[in-house]
Amino acid sequence: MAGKLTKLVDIRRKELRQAAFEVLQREGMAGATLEKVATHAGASKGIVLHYFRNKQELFEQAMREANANLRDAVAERLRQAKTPRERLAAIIEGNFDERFYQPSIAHAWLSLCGEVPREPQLARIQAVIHARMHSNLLSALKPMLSDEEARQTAHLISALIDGLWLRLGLHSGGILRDEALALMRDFIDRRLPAETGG
Amino acid sequence: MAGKLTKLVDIRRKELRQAAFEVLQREGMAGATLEKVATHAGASKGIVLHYFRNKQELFEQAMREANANLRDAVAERLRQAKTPRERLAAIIEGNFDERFYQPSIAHAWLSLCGEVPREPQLARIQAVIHARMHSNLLSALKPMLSDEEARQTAHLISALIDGLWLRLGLHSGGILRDEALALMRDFIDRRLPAETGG
DNA sequence: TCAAGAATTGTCCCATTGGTCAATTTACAA
DNA sequence: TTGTAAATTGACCAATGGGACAATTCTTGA
Repeated sequence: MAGKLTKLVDIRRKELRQAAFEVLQREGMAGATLEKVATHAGASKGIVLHYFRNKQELFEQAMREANANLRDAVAERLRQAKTPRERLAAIIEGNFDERFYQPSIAHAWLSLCGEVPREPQLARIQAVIHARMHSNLLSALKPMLSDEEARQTAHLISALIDGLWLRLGLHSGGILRDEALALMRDFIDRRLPAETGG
Repeated sequence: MAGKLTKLVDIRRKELRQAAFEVLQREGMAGATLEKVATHAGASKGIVLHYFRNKQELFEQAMREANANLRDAVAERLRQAKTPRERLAAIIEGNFDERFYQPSIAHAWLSLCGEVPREPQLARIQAVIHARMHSNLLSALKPMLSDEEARQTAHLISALIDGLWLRLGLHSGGILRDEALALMRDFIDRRLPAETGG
């Protein structure tokens, strides 16, 4: 860490975002009251509204943070990837990182998604997430496929990832990480040109 | 129609399920109050609780009905399908039936999904939906692929369908029917053995 | 040591909502 | 026509939750 110590404001905000997201996992958006978030964070309700303008803003930021985790999981792997194929694998494996690809997190994510149509802020975040995913995929696929094929494949992959996350949230005890990854690899292997030995 | 006229109870119940689902499209689960449902159906709140034990039961049945529509859309097409390939097309096209594959319906569906982790009744309905989908897909794929390949392909297809529906709900102005179907066809063509001319 | 600002708490208020119930209206069979 | 059961309404209740705010405690720099 270079420079200043972390300001208390930032600490509290982070704690509360985290608490909000964890309550969301258990209770869903409707059940995630400010009171519960405060209690879960070990504080009083007043504190929550001291650090966040209102409930909306709190959960908006909780969503931002949760997404940032996934984004970093991808970025981390992407940094070590050399070939397009490796970049593709990085994107996919990042999206199924074992730290995050878990039912409870999928529950929270699902609750957030349910609000997207009526909360422009959440919609914007979603749009950013999808745009980044698409752009990442395209940059990995372009060297391997024609433009049109790359575009289609990118759409298929991201829909597939979303679909598998959705099922993780819905069908408790359904498809878990290993099987999801196996499905993704299976899909990709059939879509990419044969690998040239090295 | 053979036999009795439709009982008033059944008419009202249907009207209210329908109204509930339509309010759900606009307002989401939290915003879909009994009052709004009643008003939308042109009745008073009391009526709703006269025909349904409580809010839970109302929306549970609304979900059942909405799903039945999609199920019928598939069944209808399935009835006219002769070959396995046609059966597969029937399943897919049914799931993107233009009457139902629409953003507002996807919104409602998404709201319901957000509640699934905390409402066993909804979870059961989801489980049935998925089971039927999987079974339909398997019966179409088994004649064309090995058991293991059929299983994987079925999982991929259903995840893909879910993912595309999810995006329809989230990303307003995103992938619409035609493109979704094109993606699905593209996916399938690459996975099935070449079609024997006829 | 002390003043000033930040952090934190607990209380209060108002709107909303699911659900109950008695009263009223409507439909229908005898 | 009339009496009974069903349909429908509207008033009411208790609980809840988001948010405002004044009061209190804690930090910190001079």
